[in-house]
Amino acid sequence: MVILITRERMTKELGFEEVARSLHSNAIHLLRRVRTEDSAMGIGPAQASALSVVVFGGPLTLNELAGAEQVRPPTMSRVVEALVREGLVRRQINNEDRRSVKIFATDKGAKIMHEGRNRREKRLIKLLSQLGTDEIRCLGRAARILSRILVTDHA
Amino acid sequence: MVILITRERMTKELGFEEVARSLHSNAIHLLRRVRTEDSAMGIGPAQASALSVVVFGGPLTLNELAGAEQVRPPTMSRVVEALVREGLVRRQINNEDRRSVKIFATDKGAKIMHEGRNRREKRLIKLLSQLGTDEIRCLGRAARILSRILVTDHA
DNA sequence: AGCTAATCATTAGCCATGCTAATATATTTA
DNA sequence: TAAATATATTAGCATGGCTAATGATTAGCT
Repeated sequence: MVILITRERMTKELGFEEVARSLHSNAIHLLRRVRTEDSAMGIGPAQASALSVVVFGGPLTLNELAGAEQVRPPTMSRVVEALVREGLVRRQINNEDRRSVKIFATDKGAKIMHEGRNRREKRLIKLLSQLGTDEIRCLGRAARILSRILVTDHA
Repeated sequence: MVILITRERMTKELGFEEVARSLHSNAIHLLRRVRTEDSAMGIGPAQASALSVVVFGGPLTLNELAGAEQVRPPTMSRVVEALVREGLVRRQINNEDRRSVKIFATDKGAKIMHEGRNRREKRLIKLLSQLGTDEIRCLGRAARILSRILVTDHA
């Protein structure tokens, strides 16, 4: 087969395409799996994701939060509005720059996020528990590699 | 630190959590990256994803398509409606069961989907091209492992 | 100092996409 | 044949993306 004959020479070029396609597909399916657990928190996905950043990433301004979630400020403003209404975060004017607001998680917000994260992770952990130590190590390394290039490049 | 002291003994348990968390985060960020290319097709993400299934997965009924995309039939009905309006798919009554409709990709739909997939993959490939052969191999193996455990749809 | 420009957040209003409930039509089953 | 079931659509609601415009504050320039 062509693939076998040329694999060595083309590992880089062809491997990229195949890996890219596969990663994309895997990302879609993985998120579908955990989405169920998000909705069990009683809030939408955008709220869940933003709350996660606030809870685990400390207080930050609206612009920073929008940047972290890769959405525009007006979008995040509305998401935060909903979270405030539900008592999961609170806004506080930033006294170092009174144009901006710092967003803090409330105890309630932190609580449901930790529970949600646990449920989500349990779901994934159950999936991963089919694997051997060696395979887990491989996934762990892959995850670190992905983190590195996904965090850096912001094209 | 506790982690260092117990790492060896707890590789399996702790590794799972860490890997699960990291994979989840990576999946989110990876999809955000490629979403840009979807919108370059001039259609939304749900339309892009549905069109992809129709183009690469042959003609299928609305219910089948909704199932493949994990959304409810009314949601998919509206997505298809939009795709029809834009001339990317066509509906045709299924003569073997006249309650149902088969959805076919048009030439235009197939064309923009192939182009879109190329753009999407180029985006990922560009990201991956920062990596060494060894790292690509690792991601490739990880992708295969994930595919294996994600395909079996045990909700 | 004071005026202008830039920045941060919000509001308003658009569109896409998720859902459930209700409906029309066709098929299956009792 | 009549009733039940299945397929798709329509209607209506909520969430979450965007741009444009506004208000408030800060930074910068002369």
